[in-house]
Amino acid sequence: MKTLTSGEIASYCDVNLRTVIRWIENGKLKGFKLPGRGNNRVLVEDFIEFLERHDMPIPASLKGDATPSILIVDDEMPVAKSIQRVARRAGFDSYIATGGFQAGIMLSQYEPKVMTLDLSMPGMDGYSVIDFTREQSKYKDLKIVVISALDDISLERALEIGADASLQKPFSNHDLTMVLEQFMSM
Amino acid sequence: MKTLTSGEIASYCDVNLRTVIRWIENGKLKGFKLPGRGNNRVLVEDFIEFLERHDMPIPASLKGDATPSILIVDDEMPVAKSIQRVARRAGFDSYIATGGFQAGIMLSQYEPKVMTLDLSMPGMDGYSVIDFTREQSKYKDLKIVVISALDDISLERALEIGADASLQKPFSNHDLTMVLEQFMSM
DNA sequence: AACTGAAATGTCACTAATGTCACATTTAAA
DNA sequence: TTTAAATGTGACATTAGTGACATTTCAGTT
Repeated sequence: MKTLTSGEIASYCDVNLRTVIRWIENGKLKGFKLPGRGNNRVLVEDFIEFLERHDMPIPASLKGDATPSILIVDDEMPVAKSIQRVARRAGFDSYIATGGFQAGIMLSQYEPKVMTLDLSMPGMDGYSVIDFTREQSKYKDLKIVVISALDDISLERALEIGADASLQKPFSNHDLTMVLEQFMSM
Repeated sequence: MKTLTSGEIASYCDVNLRTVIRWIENGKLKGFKLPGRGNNRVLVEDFIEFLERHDMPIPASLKGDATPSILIVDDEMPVAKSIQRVARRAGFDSYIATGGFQAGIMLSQYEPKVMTLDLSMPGMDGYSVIDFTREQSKYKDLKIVVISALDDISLERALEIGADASLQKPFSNHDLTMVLEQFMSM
């Protein structure tokens, strides 16, 4: 049950915060108040309904919640396709990136909920990818699933620096499904 | 999702506010109304499209940042810094990416006017980067400057698949300056 | 050149919506 | 816990929308 603050709505609508509060007060926008001093919260669905009712544009980042997506970063196409099949069954829209540059652009463009990452791609340091991603608050909610043929220690290190789950190659579809379904509901 | 008020558009177009409202009413300019009394808002992209459609001049302040930026993709920090110095003197804001993944994210995030690209970065295929970038209409205006120690034939191939300029390592600051100043004014 | 009429644009006054500012207080992050 | 960032509020300043009407623009005609 995702909610928005008055400030977030203000920036979505490119309008002053004061104005948003007035909309809520007038009943034009449905919302509720927190117990504290009455800070406002608006359900995403109410906000979208509000936008539609007034023919206002709906930010892409709000629409995206309908079907969460996953970015599969792997240079071996067969592996990527196999992950894609599992992801699709778990209910994700999926995208495949076979190189670091593509991965970066697609991550930024599609803002997926989950990213699977092959640690041992030629010429790409998976650790620095995790590092760099975790440094950016924009991706704080992104779930990173590390997939690699490397040993346990490497996988553990990945978890330490910010990955959310790890799978050792070859992985079973069942294990991957478990992980994805867990993230799907978060 | 930046928007403009009818008043802002009026002053951009040096036209009366009343006229802007009529444009929106007639459907000549796409816009939407705020819930209050129906104050008009126009998405910047719609406004630009409107200006282009009527061959009207586009204010520089709408085209993005006041100061254009450059993304420097190079794994050798000293080289990157050196490019950065030249770029700064040519009037660019600059960002450095030392890996493909970072480069992708930064390209998408900062939308620079120019990207310099080291063709021979370990484990990153510069050609596929150019290819992938050129496939996306979003980056049709991005200027790609290829920098490499490879031979002429490699540089020519880069130009063929979509790079806008090439420099052979070691390059002179003067040559780089020439290239950047040319792109600065485009 | 001058005339003409229709369409587009500008003007004005008035009202209502929206923005601004300073400050208290809460919320979230470190 | 400490600190920084958001939020709510009231009073007040700006800006936008509207209708009626004046003015300009512009192509076609004399």
